Amino acid sequence: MKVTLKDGSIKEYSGAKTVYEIACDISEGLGRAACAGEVDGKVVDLRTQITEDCTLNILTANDKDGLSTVRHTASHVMAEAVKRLYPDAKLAIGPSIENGFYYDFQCEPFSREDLDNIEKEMKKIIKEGKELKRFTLPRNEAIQFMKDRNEPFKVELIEDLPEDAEISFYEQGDFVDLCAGPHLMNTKGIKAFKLLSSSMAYWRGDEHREQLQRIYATAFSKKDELKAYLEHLEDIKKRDHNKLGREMELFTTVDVIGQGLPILLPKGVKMVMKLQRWIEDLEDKEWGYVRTKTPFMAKSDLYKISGHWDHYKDGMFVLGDEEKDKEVFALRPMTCPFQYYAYKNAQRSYRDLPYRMGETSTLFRNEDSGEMHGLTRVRQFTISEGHLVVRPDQAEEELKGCLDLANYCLSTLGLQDDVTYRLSKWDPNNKEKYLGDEEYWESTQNTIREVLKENGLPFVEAEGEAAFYGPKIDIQAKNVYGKEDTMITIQLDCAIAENFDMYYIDQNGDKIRPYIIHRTSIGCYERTLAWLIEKYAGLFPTWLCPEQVRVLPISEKYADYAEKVRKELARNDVDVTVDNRSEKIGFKIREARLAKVPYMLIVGQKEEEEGTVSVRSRYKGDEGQKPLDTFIDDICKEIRTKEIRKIEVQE
RNA sequence: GCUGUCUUGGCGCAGUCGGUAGCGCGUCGCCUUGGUAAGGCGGAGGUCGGGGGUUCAAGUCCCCUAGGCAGCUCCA
Repeated sequence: MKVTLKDGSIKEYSGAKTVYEIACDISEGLGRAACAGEVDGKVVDLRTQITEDCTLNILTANDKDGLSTVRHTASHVMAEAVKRLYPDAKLAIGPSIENGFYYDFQCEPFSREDLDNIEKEMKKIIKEGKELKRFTLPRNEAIQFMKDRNEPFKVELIEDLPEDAEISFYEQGDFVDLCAGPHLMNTKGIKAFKLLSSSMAYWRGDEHREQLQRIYATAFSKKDELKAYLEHLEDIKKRDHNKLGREMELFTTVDVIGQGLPILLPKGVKMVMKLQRWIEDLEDKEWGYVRTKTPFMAKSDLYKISGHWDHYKDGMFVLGDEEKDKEVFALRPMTCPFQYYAYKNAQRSYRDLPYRMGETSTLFRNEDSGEMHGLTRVRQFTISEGHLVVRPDQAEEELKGCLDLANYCLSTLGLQDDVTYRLSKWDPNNKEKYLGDEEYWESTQNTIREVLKENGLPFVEAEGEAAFYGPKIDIQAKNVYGKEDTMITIQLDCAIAENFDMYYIDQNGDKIRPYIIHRTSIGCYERTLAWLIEKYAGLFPTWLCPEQVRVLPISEKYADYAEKVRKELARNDVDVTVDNRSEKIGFKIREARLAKVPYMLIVGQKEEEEGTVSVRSRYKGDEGQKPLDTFIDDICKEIRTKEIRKIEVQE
């Protein structure tokens, strides 16, 4: 038989060979490093016999599938260790995931101490060098096999497989697990692993089913890779906006105020103000928006018309009791219906459309208590909200305009490379959650799809992610831990205008229903701030910094000159402070650095006499003396152009 | 909402077998007026998230509650 290798070369063998044997034949080192094989595109065990012509790729831990083979085997070792220490624990599932693996057990919760013990037991198992072997059973026998071993979850899994299926198992000594594989040949192939945490998970992700204990862990092929990964975990913790944002005094939370209700502190407010002014001016002056200011609450009647009362009541803060009170109010969870009435204030002609309304809008959403997180999931937030009332023939172009605006905002903030685009569709198996019929959803989704295609950027399609009234373009970003959130959303709504009897008068004098585009340009400010904190690790572009310049007089003798410098800068709209404390210059520099201030201006005798400042930037370190005017020109330009300067010195 | 876990001066943390709290940073005062990442000395400040219980005695054990964190679920 002929085996075609990855590099195109061909090996010929007379009889059957295992993948492992072929790997060893190619090179001894490759044999040692091999984790699995890829035969005609399918990942298989190293023990798999090759009997026919095929293409073969030997996978090592440097390959994605090779590394997940290591991790998957490690998850079996972990399961065995748990069974040894806690024989009553029931096995659920244990896959490899993006950065490691986990296994779910039904048992008592694990403490950190338990995890350490399990780790020790795993080391023993690895040292024992157990062979992993695959075998199969017919479905009925497989069910009985797992019943005998008293593993109800495994029985359930097998019962869900087709009647005629051959069920695959892997055994390592006494430990046997239901598993499709592939696996390493021997537990010794696991060189570096670490149990990271434990948590609760539901069987099959269903909150009505059994509660399981999940252990998260990771494994790598080399110890230094594991070490690097653990260091990376530490490092991203430092960028975590929920930690860094508090350290930098951008926001805080207070127990008695409540969950999901952060206080933005002066520095955080400064940043949000800068973003907000920028966005409002941008929409107003360059993108043809008009601005509204609408109430924070309304009678329940409004939400009944909009459909929110039926579709979203649990998510709203309702003021008053429907049975007792004549009028029940609710804090607004969105701005839509308010802006609709701004549109309806006058009769609109087809010439008036598109009518683009923007509002810096504070919203209230009653999230479940466990959902809150830092600035990214809160109960009150402020969004760069907007609704475009458009003629049907304008929908596509206006959607495109919204997408362009969003992309412009993202690239200005340097975030354009960190997002993914998603076409959020309805769930046809859950029709009652949505307005409109199949035809409505097909056509609106097609419109959005066309816009995304024209945009030229890759996107994914996701069922069940639409708003109840229409499909969306969601611009997604991941936080430092890899968790994805929607940053920006642009939604097409051809249904709600009916409920509010919105119309425009066309050329023939007929009343026509417009389409509505719900959109945001930069998302909600709290979430965007969180994103910026994590993206820049607090070292924001200068224009966004709450403190852009700190003047550091060498001694108190130069306080007057420092004040003069401060005033000059402030007059030019630079956010500047003076550090007048009687500390040494080295100390002040250190503190300004830690405060992540982009520019320090050191002023002493020389500077005062010459009318200069000594610039120390976080970008280049000591930049030497400059005339004050020159520095002001430079920084004003940097701020005006929203430049993202590269940091060249080591932080 | 579910499960686990944590909650000690402004912040970050120590507090072993239960016996009435320590450290660093910060803060305040004094000395120092110093050129590019921490000058020196001294002082103030907490009753241990809140409530209840066990005990002669609780930060330390138990229960309830609020909040933080992780995961799950959810996210118009």
